[in-house]
Amino acid sequence: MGMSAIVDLEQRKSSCLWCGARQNCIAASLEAADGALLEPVKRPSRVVRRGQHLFLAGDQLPALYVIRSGSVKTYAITEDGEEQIIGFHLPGDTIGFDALATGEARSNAAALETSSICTLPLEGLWQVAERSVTLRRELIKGMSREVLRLTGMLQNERRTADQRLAAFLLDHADNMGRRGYSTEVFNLSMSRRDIGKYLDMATETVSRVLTRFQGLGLLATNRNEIRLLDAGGLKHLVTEGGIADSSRAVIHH
Amino acid sequence: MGMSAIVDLEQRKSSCLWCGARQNCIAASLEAADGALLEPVKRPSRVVRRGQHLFLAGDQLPALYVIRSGSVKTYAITEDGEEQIIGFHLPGDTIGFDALATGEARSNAAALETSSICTLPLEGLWQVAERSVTLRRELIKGMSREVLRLTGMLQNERRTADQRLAAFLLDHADNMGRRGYSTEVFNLSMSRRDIGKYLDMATETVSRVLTRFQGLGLLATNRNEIRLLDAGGLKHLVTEGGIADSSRAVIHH
DNA sequence: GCTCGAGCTTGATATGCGTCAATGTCCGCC
DNA sequence: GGCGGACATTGACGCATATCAAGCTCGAGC
Repeated sequence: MGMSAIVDLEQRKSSCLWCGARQNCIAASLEAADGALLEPVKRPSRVVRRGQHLFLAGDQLPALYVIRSGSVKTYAITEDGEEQIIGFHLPGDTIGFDALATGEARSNAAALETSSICTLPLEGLWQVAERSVTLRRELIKGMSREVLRLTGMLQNERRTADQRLAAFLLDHADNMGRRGYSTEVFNLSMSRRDIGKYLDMATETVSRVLTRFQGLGLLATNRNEIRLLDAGGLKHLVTEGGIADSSRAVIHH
Repeated sequence: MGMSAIVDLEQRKSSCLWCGARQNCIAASLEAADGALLEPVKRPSRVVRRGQHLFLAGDQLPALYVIRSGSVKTYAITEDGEEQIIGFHLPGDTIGFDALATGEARSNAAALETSSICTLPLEGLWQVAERSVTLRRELIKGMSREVLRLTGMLQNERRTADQRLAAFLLDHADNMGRRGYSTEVFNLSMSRRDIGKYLDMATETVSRVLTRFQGLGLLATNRNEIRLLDAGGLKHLVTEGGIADSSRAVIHH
């Protein structure tokens, strides 16, 4: 009994069946379809701590990576040495797609908090893809989703700082919701600086906008904890470009 | 003889072998590998005129599309009704990747000039992908390249208007060069307004920056014709963020 | 050849947000 | 428990670029 309990624990660590992120994971789909196919793909997950890198731009990437728990940022360094955050990734997300064309990563990936990361070796992946329609579809879908995500990010360009931050918070809430967490109260694992580098605004602006949102009763902050008080108001701000504030209903003569 | 000449012409219209864009095209790779595999994918190309649409956001896309000649813009309409141009596409480019995840297009595609467009029906594509490693690789590569392209576009966010426009022109020159055209003199098939919607700046700013570049001797414009006079200067401007202008070499006391 | 309109250029003004600077707050470490 | 350093907030100011407004250019069509 004691032995088998230990084995169970070890299995849980590497088994997709027990993974909290399984419903979003590319590889987990294989376990349902044909467990044997998963073998060449599966590896024990590894743990990375806040600030540690999964890979750097220029690395030959031997694998795709799936977040099992925690969160990760991917970013590029622009010609002038600035950090440009490309995405924040949550459990179930796959990263490394940009390396598939050339084999070389063009972005960096760093953990935002202690995180557990699964490795999908490309060699095994191609092997299994030969035989599994399911995996081929999942790969294509994963990349297509990434294209959609990036396309969505481009739309931020036309927005004001208020709209960007509101959209970011709503998007994050939505992501939390789809993973079974509260959409109203959540912790941001990234710093104000990171949010700025992601939304292309100065850290100070992130701070000021959050303060303004608080004053308007749209949300409450406590360090990294965010409590959305008026998601409708935030949504209105994103689409209409202004605050749905009665104080603005002043009649001008 | 007369007959065979006509047949040749017809064949050229649909044959990938005679296509000017073949070296970049996803499907053309199949002709070299195994011509028979190409059959379920190949369709006669169709012609669209300036302003006509290939597809609209919301359409169920039954295919991927490859530009055979001409040029196409893809764009989204933001919540506030603004046009956001996602990409300008030249011969050999594939569009429609964003629809693979859900089957539904999220973007619109319109011809910038009279263009010839090839259709790759998804049904045939999946069929052939079952058997052809080459096609599978080309699909993955095509999508990975699209991810890279979009990631690159995100970097524009951190740049000034001057830098964006300079980078855009250099990128366009590069694209022309890789297709065998001059990298120094070329025609822009898109309007100033389109350039603005792509680079996220007002039409007026596009115009002003072009004028300034001309004054600095970096380029010459004539309607839609652009002549790059100092590509090095433009490059320097993108990376260093300023003009490599001797008049700035003034010593300040 | 003339007219009309779309697209382009140029100028004047307004403003959102970056930058610089100072202060505040919390957490880890000795 | 108190110190130090990273991160966050708040304020003052300037600049890049949007916006509004006017004139210009060129090609299509009669």
